[in-house]
Amino acid sequence: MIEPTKASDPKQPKPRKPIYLTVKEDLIRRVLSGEWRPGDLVPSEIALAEEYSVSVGTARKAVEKLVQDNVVVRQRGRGTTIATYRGGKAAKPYKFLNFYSEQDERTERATYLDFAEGTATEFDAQQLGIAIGSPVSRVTRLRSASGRPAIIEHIVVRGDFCPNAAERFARLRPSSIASFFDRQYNLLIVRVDEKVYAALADQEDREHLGSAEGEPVLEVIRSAYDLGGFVIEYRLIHARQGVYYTNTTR
Amino acid sequence: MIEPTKASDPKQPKPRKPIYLTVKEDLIRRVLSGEWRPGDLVPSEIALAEEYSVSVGTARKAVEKLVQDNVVVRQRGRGTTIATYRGGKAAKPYKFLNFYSEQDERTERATYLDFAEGTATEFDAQQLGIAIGSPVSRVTRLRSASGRPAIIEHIVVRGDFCPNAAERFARLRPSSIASFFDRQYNLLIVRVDEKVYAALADQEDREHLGSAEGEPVLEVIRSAYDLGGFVIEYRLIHARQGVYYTNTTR
DNA sequence: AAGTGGTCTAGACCACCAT
DNA sequence: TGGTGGTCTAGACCACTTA
Repeated sequence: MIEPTKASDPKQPKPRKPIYLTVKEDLIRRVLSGEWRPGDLVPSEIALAEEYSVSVGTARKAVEKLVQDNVVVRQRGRGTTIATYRGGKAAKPYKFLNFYSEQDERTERATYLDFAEGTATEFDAQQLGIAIGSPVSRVTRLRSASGRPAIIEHIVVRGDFCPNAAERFARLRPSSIASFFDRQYNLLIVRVDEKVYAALADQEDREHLGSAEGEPVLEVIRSAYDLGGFVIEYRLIHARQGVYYTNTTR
Repeated sequence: MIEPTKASDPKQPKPRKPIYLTVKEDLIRRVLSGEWRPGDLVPSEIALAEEYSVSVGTARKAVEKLVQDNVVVRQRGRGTTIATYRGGKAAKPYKFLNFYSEQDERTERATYLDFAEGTATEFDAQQLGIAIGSPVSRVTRLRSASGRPAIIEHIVVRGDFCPNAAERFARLRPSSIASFFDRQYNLLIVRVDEKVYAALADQEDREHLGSAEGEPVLEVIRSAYDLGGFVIEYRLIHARQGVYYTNTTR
């Protein structure tokens, strides 16, 4: 049943909240509570309508909003499932990969270079929204395109949400980070922010990307948010000259 | 009335097209035909439902799709209008600006540097999807952020769609390009593709952006599509070091 | 006061998927 | 074959804008 929105609450009249939004928020609450885990089948629209005492159309609209937010995936004939990046036949939401390309080629599987547990620097703390000195895991990896090194990623992961991430990264060497968080920690990445800067190749770029001294590179700071709005990991990425970042705005 | 989808067409059974999509496409056709121009009020949902002999809910869904595509803007109590970038109280769709910033400051009004009519080079032709030698207009402008030059744009416009664009640019010096195409040519920009590369500052960047020799810059190739799917203009943009490109993926 | 979009209801039929 | 989501209908009330 829907919470009656606190009849005692005085600030009600103006921004009357649609029922479908209330239902959507309760469904998110149930995902966050662990009642449903990634890959689980959500009750059908008819079942949800009965459970929340709303019409099917309203339950439907709530589910549509969840789809927009990358929380669930609908499949005709099968049902609605909590989004998951795990393999198998079903239920992958939007992909955040595919961001870098070169000569219109997608980047290939990553090679892992380094793993470390550590504590948050001031910059880490700022990016992750945690305190300086909090535990973090650090991972470095390299991705290629057309058989040539293309981008190098320094990934920093929140230690409180993802204990022993470096060790698990080292053991599993996942090709998809979103999949890794999904399987290992039941965390669902639903949003990614990126900022792209111009920079010059540093020592590491020269070593691993084959950049020359004085050559320009793309520097990307990328933050990944989970369903709860927390930054789970951020990455400092360098892409060698020739590799590009692409985006479409509608 | 809706065209009955060619009853004689044999390829019907599998991909049955939803009615609301057919309605949406016909509404787009009417916009492209000039029946409605940017800023015009579209018939109400009830009127559309009657006109197309569908239920209000179906007409509504068609209009919702048009909103998603940046073609129309809905305002409760007022009605639905064709999207427009013209000033006034109403009807602005998504903004494609806001792409560049610095120290979290938006870029300011543009300064125009150069205007020219010309013919398409091979690169122009490729970007605009026209023949080499076709007429194009070229405009160069500079945008600042925090009082300092930040990005320089070379804009190339299709001459067949936008005759005398350089001359009009010179006369009007519009702050918004989308607004310019809207007012001058009744063209509605609904989608923008961008590719971001790393490059080194060239002579022009040193002159106008204050870049030093060997300093990195962002190079962006940006194509603007109108409602009909044509590339109306593309830009070659350089942003000096420190200015960044930002994007959120949901 | 009239008309609009925003929300909601309570049904219905269909295409698709798993069993 | 039964259940699912995808589509569609024909109403209804409300909040908001405009005249």
